This record gives sequence, structure tokens and C-alpha cells, in this order.
Amino acid sequence: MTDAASAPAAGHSFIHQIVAADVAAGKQGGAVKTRFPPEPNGYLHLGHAKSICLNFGIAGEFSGTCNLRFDDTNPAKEDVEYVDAIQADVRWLGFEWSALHHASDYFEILYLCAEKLIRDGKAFVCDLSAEEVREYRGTLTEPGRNSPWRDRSVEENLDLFRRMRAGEFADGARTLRAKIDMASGNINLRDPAIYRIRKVSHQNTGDAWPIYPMYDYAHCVSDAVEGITHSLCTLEFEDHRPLYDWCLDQLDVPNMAELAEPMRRAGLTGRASRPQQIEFARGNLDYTVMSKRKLMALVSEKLVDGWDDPRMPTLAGVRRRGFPAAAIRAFWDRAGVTKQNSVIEFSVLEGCVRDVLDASAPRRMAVLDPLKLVIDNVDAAHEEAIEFSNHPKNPDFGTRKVPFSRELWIEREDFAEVPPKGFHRLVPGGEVRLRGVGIVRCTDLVKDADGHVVEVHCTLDAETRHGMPGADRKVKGTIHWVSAKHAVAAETRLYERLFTCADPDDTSDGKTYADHINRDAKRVVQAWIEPAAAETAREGNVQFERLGYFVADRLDHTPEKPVFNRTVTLRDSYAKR
RNA sequence: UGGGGGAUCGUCUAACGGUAGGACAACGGACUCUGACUCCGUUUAUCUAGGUUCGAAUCCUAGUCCCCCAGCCA
Repeated sequence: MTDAASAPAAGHSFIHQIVAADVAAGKQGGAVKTRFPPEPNGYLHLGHAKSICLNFGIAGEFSGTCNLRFDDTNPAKEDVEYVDAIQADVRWLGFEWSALHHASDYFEILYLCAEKLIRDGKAFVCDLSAEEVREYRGTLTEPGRNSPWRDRSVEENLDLFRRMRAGEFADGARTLRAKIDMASGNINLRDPAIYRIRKVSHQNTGDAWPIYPMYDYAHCVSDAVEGITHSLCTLEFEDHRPLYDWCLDQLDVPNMAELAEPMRRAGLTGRASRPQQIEFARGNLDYTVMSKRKLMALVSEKLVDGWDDPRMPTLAGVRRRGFPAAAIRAFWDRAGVTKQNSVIEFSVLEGCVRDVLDASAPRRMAVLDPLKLVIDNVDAAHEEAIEFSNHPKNPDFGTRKVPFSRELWIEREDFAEVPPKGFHRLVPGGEVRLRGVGIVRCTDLVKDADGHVVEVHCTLDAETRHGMPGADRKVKGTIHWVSAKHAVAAETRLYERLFTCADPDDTSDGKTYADHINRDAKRVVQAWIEPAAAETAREGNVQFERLGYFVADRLDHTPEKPVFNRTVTLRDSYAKR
């Protein structure tokens, strides 16, 4: 990251340019304050990670701050389980918020602002039912009609709104609506509801409020009272921006003296701002789904083993899969930030994961599909510990001892009685190097009644032992192994992509995402691993040489009963042929 | 046929009137006690049509295609 070419793309995004220009012009006193505002109604996924990286990234680059704010204005959908999980996920991703807030902490402020709108004749209490409101709204091509309640007096509106707040009316009986323009081409401006009656207990405020503010109204005010300068959100909010601006222009939050005390009570110590909303495109990935509804369905229909299933694109899922947080961050840097809808290939993410893991994961040996290899010229009682380096390039990783004996497990696919063209591994009469040991020649096979090879015999060329003068002799292949006597049994969970097609959201062929689920995306295999691998700490990444990167499961793994999840395979230019 | 956005290699992105560049993918090759890593090389792009200009991905005009919006969800 030393030159412009390798600098993070996000650093040169159009948003970066806007912010840089604002800072240079001294807007907002040159301050940069952002926020990541999830609704606590589900787990965070890779798409959220883009927003997190962007918001915290921009704040970091401009020496600003970034808040975590729970956009919890709809108690019916929200739960503390999610507010806890979201905090854990943001921290795991590697970010620390400047302040933690809830939109619900601002209910009093929001209420005061609504009264101001009413006093200024900019909002009214509407008695229309939900269906009636829909009828009055018009359509995309026809203007709407004014509500018959639109011209109530300020006094009546104030009285009614206070009684809404007092809980006098039933759910859905009335709403508070902004008085804007029922003929606007932008439907968001056709007198949108800003408060609704919902006698539902809230995960943060309990039963204190029978009315709850709507997103468009609550979000801009929340941004303003937190002193946010740049409010970054996704493209679908572009036509909400006029409403965002309308509310703030009517309210002039920074100059509302009556907010000083409530802001202090909400833990807000800074000055309010006049924030600006900037929209960017969501980040989509192929071979997965990212909508909360579909992820929720995968969990509730038990198509996966929970929100943190390693097949899930949730942050909890990719974490359990073994994707390092640094790889997720690098991925969103590579993907960039623009206003173009796009679907990024999963291989870009895998590339980032391999980059990080190649540098950071210690090497170990494991055999997933064992075939017995007997070295006839090694004594049956022979045991030795061979020293292996833990990383091929970085000596800082140190070394470990790997036990070696007469009988080994090798990978079944590393032996072929009739080798395909280009096969570099063990064949009858052929030679191959046993990693760290020396060159062996296959001398014999043992087959079962069905003709399957169950045991391979070979002899070790003593001159080629590691450290011996003949060790440099070239052979085409090197294979990994585990000493049968010393091997530790481990459960390995092999994962592949969750969907069989690149765009599971595409329903043009009459199928839905559920029809494209890859039922074989999880395979559990009993493996033999070298003793040092069993000692891996939970959530520790390793590379099982020639197989892939694996992570010791953060919940189930113990040195006695090791459990590894396959994070990603190694690139394999042979398998592709 | 209302409003708001967007179109550059297969994918993601850079360019801010001056050599269409990078990453990932793919394909070759070198190296290798991981068919990994690393290194080298190759293929492939400005939605269309006009216009302005010495020069256009960029500016103008007219089209085309794609995305979002009619919750008392966010």
C-alpha cells in the first residue's frame, strides 16, 4: 500500500472525493463524522461489511469519527439478540465505534421535532386508514389527492398528536403526516407518514412509547443530532433524499434550543449538524443471496445450521468459515465504491482470503481420504520426529516435529494404478517424494476382494532423506502424509458454494433461490491429522498442505476432538485440466 | 411514456478533453520438497447514432438497455 496503484480503491471513490472537497472547503468546520446505522432485525452480512468499511474507512482517512447507531424505530421486527450480534460482528471486522447510539434514544427529541413541525403547519394528524392512504396516494403516473384531514388547525393537530403519544388511540387509527405535495412525481413527498401508532414493546424503550417515528423522519434527525456530516447509504434511498433534506430544512435542528437538554439526556455532547446524504451501490456477490428475508428463511427452514453456518454470507458465517476479517476488508477495497449496480465474482473474495492466509496460516499435514502406505525398508518399531518449518517463506513461524514411522496415511488420490496423463504422483513402480522424508518407490499393492487397492508398499531411498547428499534429486511429485500410529482423528467439514447458479435471485426461468440450493455444499469427512494440527487454537487458521486452508472451529474444536472447517481450497492448476 | 439513478475487458474498477490502466478470472510458460506461493507473458472493453474539437470514455443532441420508487418497513 505504498503507491497510488495499490492504494485502496475506496480511497479514490467518488465519495472520498466529495468528502475531501468538503474538508478542503471547510464545510462543517472541516469535520468528518459518519455512522453505520443497521436495523437490529437480523445478522450482518458481507453487504453490510461494505458499508462498515466505507463509513469507518472514510472517517479514518479524514481523522473523523464513526458511530454505530441502531436504527430501531420498528419494534415489531427487532430483537436484542441482533443488537448484541451486530456489535460483535463490527468489532470482529476490526472497527471500533466512536459512540454507540440507538435511534430509540432520540424518541423524545424526535417527538419535540414533530411538535415543531405541527406548530409550523408542516405536519398534520391524519385519520385515514392504511387502505385509504394508499388510494389517496395516487400511482406512479397519477398524482395523489389531499387527505380530508390535511387542513386541521395547528391546535387540533397538536392535541391529537399529544393524545396519540398518550396512547389514547388504537394501532393504525391515525398517523402524523408531513404536509408536502400530493402531486409530486416523487411519491416519497406525497405527505409521507412520519409517526404511526404501534402498541408494541420495544427492545430498548419497553412500553414507554405507543407511537414510533418512521425511517425517513427519524434517520435524518438522528444524523443531525449526532453531528453526522456525511450520511452514506445505498442507492434505493436516492429518491428519499428530497425528504431527508425537507425534514432538516424545516427543522433546522442545530438551532433548536429546546433540544439541548434532551440531547444531553440521550448522551449527545457535541453540536448538531446539517448532514448530507450520499448514496452508493450495494455490494452483491455471485453464488449467494444477501437479502435479509432469504437469509432468515435459510435459517428458519433449517436449510443451514444457523446464522453462523459457514455456508452463510453473514459475517458470523464467514468468520466461522475461517475468512479473516482482514480479507473481508481487502475485498471491499478491491471492489470499490460506485453508483453502478454490480455483482462481484466470488473468486475475488477467495483471492483475498488466500492472500491473507498464505501469509498468516501455519502449514500442517492432514489426510482427508486415507490410503495406507507401508515403507517396507523401515523397521516396524521405528519412530522418529522430523523437523518441519511451519511456513515455507517466513522463518518467524518456527518449526515443529512431525512423527514418522513405517506405516503412513497418504491421500487416496495421490496414488493411481493406471495414471491419467500428466499424473505426477505415486504409480506402481514409480517414485514420488514424501514431503520432508525422502523419495519412495512403489513396489507392491494389496487389494481387497473387490479389487480395490487397500494398501500400497514402497521402499525409501535412504540417500534421499532430508539432509542427506541425495536429497536434491528431482522427482516429479511431492505428496503429504501422516504417520498412521501417531495420527489424530479429526472431523473436517468441507464447504462449497451454497447455490448452484451464479444468480440465485434470478426468477426469470420460473425458479426461485430455493430451487438452486446446493444440497452438497457441506460434507463431513473424518480425517487423519498430524499431532501438531490438533493443538491449533480455536479459530486458528492453518494450511493443510496441498489441500487448502482450514480453521479450527471456534465452537466445536478441542485438541482431543479436533474439528476443522475448510475455509477455501488451494488454487489447483492440475484439477482444472 | 410519472419521478430518481446507471451504462468501460468475462467480473469489479481507473480515467475528470490528451497513450483506455489495474485487480480478479482465463490461457501459456518459468520456478518449486505444497500441481501452492512467486515471477514472466497472452487474450479481452468505452451501449448506439450523430455532433463539437487538432484530439472525446469524458462535452452536446437523439436513441437503446438496466436498476430503484406507489409500507402506517428500513
